Amino acid sequence: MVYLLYNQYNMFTSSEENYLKAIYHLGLVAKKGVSTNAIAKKLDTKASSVTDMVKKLADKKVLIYQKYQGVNLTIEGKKIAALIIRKHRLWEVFLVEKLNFNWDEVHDVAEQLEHIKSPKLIDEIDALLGFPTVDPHGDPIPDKEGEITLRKKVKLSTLKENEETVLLAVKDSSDDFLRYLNKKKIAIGNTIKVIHIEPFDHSTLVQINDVELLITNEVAENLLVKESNAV
Amino acid sequence: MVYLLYNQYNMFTSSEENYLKAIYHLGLVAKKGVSTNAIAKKLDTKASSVTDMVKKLADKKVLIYQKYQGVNLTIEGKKIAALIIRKHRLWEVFLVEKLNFNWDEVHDVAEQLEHIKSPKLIDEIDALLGFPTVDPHGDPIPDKEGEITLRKKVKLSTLKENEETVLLAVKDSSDDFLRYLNKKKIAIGNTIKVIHIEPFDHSTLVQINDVELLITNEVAENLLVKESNAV
DNA sequence: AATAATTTTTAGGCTTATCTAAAAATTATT
DNA sequence: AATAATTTTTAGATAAGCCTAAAAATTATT
Repeated sequence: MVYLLYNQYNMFTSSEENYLKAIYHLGLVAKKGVSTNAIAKKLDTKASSVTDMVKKLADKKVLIYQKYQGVNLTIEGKKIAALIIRKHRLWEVFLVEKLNFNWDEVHDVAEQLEHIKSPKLIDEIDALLGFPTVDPHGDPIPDKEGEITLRKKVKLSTLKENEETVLLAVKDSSDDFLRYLNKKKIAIGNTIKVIHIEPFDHSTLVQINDVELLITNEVAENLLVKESNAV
Repeated sequence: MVYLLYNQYNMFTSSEENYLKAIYHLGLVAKKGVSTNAIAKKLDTKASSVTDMVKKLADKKVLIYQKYQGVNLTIEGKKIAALIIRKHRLWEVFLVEKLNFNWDEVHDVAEQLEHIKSPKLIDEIDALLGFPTVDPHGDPIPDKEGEITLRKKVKLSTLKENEETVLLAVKDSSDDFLRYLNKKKIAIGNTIKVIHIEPFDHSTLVQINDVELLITNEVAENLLVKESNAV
């Protein structure tokens, strides 16, 4: 394969890429355009800075911007954002699988690595890892065209007693939560069976990796699992 | 091991790091201070830009600058530069050994990766590679303290007939030369025996990997090998 | 619907890293 | 040693990405 030519997606600065990524994430849950303030909050910057950048990105045809109406990524913009997320998530898998990082340590480094420009590099990392489809948090990895295959996920708290499932992802990715999961040896892909749900506080006794464990409802709310699998 | 604290070496921009690296390389062969023009040429920038940056780096105590007298790195500056070079060379080994890059493809990517800030990342890459001491071009990899162990190297052209040696490094790292070596299947670590030297043009018949090969004197001038090993 | 609160934009500045053009210092040449 | 050539520095500009403060537009509340 030949990688001599830089493609059209290589002409964005790290800052521009961070905006695209933020807008992409916000756009997934927004009903209308993504607001200036929402972007500012996500990127920990000022609304006025966002307005500036958003105008620049509109000039580059990666998003549609109308004063006071928020922004929407174009098809092009969505693809570029998805490919940055692809790189981020592949690097996360690499750090955990090959370099002994814990999944609560990967984010800051992946945040830097995602901006490295080299199609061959990320393709080879992908191959080295065996073409993974989810990152260490269970989030899907977009393919080379930027397409994401979504798996139906439900909160563990929606399951009933005796149902068995597989942990697909976590809702909350805070360091505190990830460290809790580490300590309890809970990882993506683990089989989870609901043994008993306490009606009073909805605390739940589960079996994970053949070990029984009592988790609070708050934890059960943040574990995303494969849709029911009654036994 | 704990990596929570950022150390004193994390406070340089990519641009500053590039200057330090360039000055370090130029300083190895300079008798006096490294000149503004030499730095400008190496970094493909203007002398006036160099003056600006050099003042800033002097303020940060990583080099000594006196108007019109060129610059010299401080102990501190040398260490920082060596650690950037360490990262660059470890990434090069990684790209070649783990990601199927050819040694003429690694430079641009390593140039980006060397600026990633994460002590754990580079330590783990180092371990994954088995703590290599030389990069794919045979250049030594500084240790974690920035110390370089130099091996005595001589040009292949200085050997006499029947002498046997090992290829340690290449003098010229141009794409053309590296591709020539690739094509001829010549790599760092290969055993080389001088079979015959033609007195007229100093072209040399050598045996590399049990294959006889005729190389020009220009090639022999650019292959750096272990000091004589008469047979 | 008018006013208040909030959001967003504009206007003007700042910093980093670059540039050009001109001035100053050093080095080379006659 | 004086002059010419080269190198280096200074002065002033520019672009990217950010900021504050004030103005304008939108949204919420009475």
